[in-house]
Amino acid sequence: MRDVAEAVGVSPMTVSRAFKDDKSVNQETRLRIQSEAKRLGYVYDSTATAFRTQKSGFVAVTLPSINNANFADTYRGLTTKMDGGGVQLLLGATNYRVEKEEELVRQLLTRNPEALVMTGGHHTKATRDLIAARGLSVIEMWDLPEKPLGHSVGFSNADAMALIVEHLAATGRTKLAFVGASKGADSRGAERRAGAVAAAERLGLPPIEMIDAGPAPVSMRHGAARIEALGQGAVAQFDALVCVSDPVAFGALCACRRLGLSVPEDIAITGFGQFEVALVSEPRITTVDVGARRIGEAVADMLEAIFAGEAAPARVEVDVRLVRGGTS
Amino acid sequence: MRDVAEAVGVSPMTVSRAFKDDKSVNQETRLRIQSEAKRLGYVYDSTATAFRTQKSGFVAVTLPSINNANFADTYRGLTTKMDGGGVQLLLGATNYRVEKEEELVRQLLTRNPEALVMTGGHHTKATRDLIAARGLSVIEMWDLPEKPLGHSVGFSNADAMALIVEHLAATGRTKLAFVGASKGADSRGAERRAGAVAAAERLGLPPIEMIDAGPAPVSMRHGAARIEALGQGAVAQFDALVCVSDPVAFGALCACRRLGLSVPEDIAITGFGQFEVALVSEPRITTVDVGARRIGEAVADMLEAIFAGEAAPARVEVDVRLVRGGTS
DNA sequence: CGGTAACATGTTATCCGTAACATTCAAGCG
DNA sequence: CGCTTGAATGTTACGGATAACATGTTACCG
Repeated sequence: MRDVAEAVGVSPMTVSRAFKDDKSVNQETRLRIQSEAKRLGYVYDSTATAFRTQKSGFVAVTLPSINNANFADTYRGLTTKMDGGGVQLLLGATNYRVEKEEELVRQLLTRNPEALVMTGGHHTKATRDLIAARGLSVIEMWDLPEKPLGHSVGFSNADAMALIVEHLAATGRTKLAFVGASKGADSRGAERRAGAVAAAERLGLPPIEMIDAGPAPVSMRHGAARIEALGQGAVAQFDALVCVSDPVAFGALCACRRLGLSVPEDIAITGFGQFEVALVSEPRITTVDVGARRIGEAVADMLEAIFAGEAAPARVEVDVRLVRGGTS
Repeated sequence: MRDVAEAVGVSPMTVSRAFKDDKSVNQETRLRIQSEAKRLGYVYDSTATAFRTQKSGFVAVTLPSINNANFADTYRGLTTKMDGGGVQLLLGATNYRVEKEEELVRQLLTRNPEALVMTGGHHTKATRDLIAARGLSVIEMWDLPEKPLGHSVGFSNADAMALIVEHLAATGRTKLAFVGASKGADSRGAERRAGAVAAAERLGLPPIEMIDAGPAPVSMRHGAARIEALGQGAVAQFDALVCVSDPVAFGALCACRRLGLSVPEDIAITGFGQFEVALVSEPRITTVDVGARRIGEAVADMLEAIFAGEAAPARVEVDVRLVRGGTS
């Protein structure tokens, strides 16, 4: 910047102003500065600005995984809406583990983010302390935690899963099995399971059987492998497989087909999250649309309000709805 | 840091040393500093370090999209291998557009990344100039560009697609159609198309018909919608649908099923990239495994070598192999 | 006991923009 | 003509960590 200033014959301060929307710079001077900067190959240094102004221009985001189309959609909703806002997202994946989340948050905080967006409401105590020690805006998404750290944008995973169980009960299914990850790992998955169990009890259905598809994250192949391994006899005991997500449901659907079971005649299958595969597969998979992308957009709106100093709602509940496919 | 130093009764320099692996700090002093830092809630400021040392600790990465399981796998390979290496990834999505890539690179460069990883070998002139002006390490991946900017890790999309066409020809298919994005948008898709066309010509097959599934990125729903819209009569003219990716192939497979066409009896379908859906669907989809995750890992290895000051290979070609499924 | 190496710690200057305040100059006005 | 006003630009002093160098202290040697 000093070089540019000397080349143009002004002070560095004027160059600095010329690169911002400061109106007090003479139009002609600004143009001269810009052309000279280009000629010299000068690139503005955000690091120095971040340092001097103590504003990093970063928003830190943690996701359980980016290999999950739902979270990827949320991320896309976020980036698309925030594009041009002058902030950059700093992304990290927790691999569904709160300890990894803690490490990640610790690392992200060293970059002085202006806000922190996290997926879910379960964190280690150290994570909570770290965040509380800074007076930093926090948004938790994909869940509506009982004790939110700040703002939250999401829905009740338990209630959303109840929609599925109600639908199955209404269509005459009684012998339900839940296909999901091993206990403990994925908190949203655990809430869905709990929601299914509670709904079954409320509706007077027999207790839901649990089919453990392995540690989180569970995806297509885990669902398929687990169902195929069970075999036709074991699977045919049930008249509905309630899956923790659409990919698992798709795996289960393909496995049932291999086992010679007809869907939905012999057994119903349901998913969760309205992934693309649920919309395209033949038959389409009954699922719950949770608006993954809309969550990201709502978070972006909230961030915008926060940065503008406006009052942002503490809690935004996004709509979820049952989407009936051909598998139930 | 000053506060911590005062609380412990040492100089800031000693505190600084205590947080690094500098061995010259007394063990007891270090422990006192660490406990005091924890008590005061002190968080190390990477921004200041980045500023002072002129090393940001960032590696910038551009991907066409993170809503693509292949690129997400590459990203995961990268993060997993680089975990603990003290560098953070700064991610940006180009939405398959070189202009967006240019804007993104411009933005990323202001953060002073220590290396830049880009997907593909097509860039605007301005992008190339920007990068050349800095003496920054660049890795292009997923392609092996003719004129690489620096290092590259990838494979020939054209040659990989030729494997598919050779396989189809060997199994007696002659009337091929290519299902992919509109011309121009996705350069890797375009190379695959060109590779298919060239292979067909070389093998003496009739020219490949083009089925345009819309602008990039094309995914399951676009493949399905396009094939269904064509109708049974039009699709049945072909005896193989060569799809630009597995998701498109899966969409086409489901559409064919809805149109009453048997796969692979009436028509073969092939994908590209070995996405999870290809491994799980029933039947499994014939595809090419390009080792998306291994690409990420290879890039991570290369970065490690570069940062260690070792000689890194200019070009790494990853193996690709045909994976035959039940759709051909 | 003087000398020196090894260790532990302190001092100083600096990385590059920018907030806050100061200055210059011309125009406009009574 | 003296005064005010506004536009355009300049000056100064940081922000937090650290490289390079300086200093102090202990341990051990012949």
